[in-house]
Amino acid sequence: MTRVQARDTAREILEIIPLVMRTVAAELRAAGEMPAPAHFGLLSVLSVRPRMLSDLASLQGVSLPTMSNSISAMVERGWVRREAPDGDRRVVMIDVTPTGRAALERVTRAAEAHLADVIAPLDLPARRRLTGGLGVLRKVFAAAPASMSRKSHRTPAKR
Amino acid sequence: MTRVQARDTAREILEIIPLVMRTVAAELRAAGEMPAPAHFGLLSVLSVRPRMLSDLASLQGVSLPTMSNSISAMVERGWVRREAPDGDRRVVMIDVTPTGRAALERVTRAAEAHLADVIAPLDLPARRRLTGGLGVLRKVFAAAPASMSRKSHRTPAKR
DNA sequence: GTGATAACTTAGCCCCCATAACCATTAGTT
DNA sequence: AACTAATGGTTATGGGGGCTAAGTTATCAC
Repeated sequence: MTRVQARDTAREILEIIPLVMRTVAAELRAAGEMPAPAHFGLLSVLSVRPRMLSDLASLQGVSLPTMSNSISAMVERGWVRREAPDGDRRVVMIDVTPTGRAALERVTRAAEAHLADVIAPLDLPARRRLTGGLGVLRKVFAAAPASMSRKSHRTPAKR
Repeated sequence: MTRVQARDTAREILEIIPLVMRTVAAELRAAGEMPAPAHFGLLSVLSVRPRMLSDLASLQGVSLPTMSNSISAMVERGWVRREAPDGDRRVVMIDVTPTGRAALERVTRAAEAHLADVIAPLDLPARRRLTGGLGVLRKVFAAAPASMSRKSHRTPAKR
């Protein structure tokens, strides 16, 4: 990949990603009670199974305090619950409440509806390119955080 | 596009885009003095030619107050300048300072370097998918804002 | 018990974004 | 001219997101 290509790709990303973020965030905001994409992602993850706070933080690639605050916000909304597991009393397990599940349902529907509108005009090749590009982004940026700021907070495996 | 596909795409976007945002933001933060992707985009736009504040706001798809504040922040950093044009005395033209250009240079280089690292492992088809997907995102979300939350600010749009 | 570590929380900072309200200037009417 | 929109910006207020640094409590190793 030449310098020029890298530069162009960089500019593309720095231009497009924030735009998408804003658009999606605005949509979620307008479409109901979902304050942020981050919360949506959390609900998605938690709807599969409860997680401890640290795991959530590293899953989302944010710091522990950030996650703690996000969870606090969601607790206040009644979407999740902090629970004390049986074993290690230091950890906090986060679990979705029925209210949270309902919210996730609603927002998923709303996002789906909006994206359907937005994606509808695309022809098949364009959709393929879209999902293909998203896949590449995921692969690339899921691996990236570790190489970034100071020490990697990559999950060092568990016991 | 089936419901299921739309739903999956929605989840993908809501999952990946914020991740990319965080990663890039963290990179910019760590790599120097650039506080935010938003500022980078603004400098890029302004480096082409000066713009009035309203135009910047609609270009970036944010509200006028938001843009006004962003510009204020950048003015304090010495990156841009507010100027009064000759004609209409209501408008404020924003122009890049030499300092701003230098900052843009540096950050572009940093972003380029980082993205090069991140993109390097990709093979050719993957890169093609990436740029292709970005292109689709741009097309889709550049058109979307008008149809969204607020009534279109200045886009004649549709009916 | 003492000390190190791990898992969280709190506090302090900065940034993004939005709406509401306010000011100044210009354009349109009458 | 005089009055009333409408335009372009700024300020105030409020909600989130993110980070580091500095506690707190619980667990583990000696």
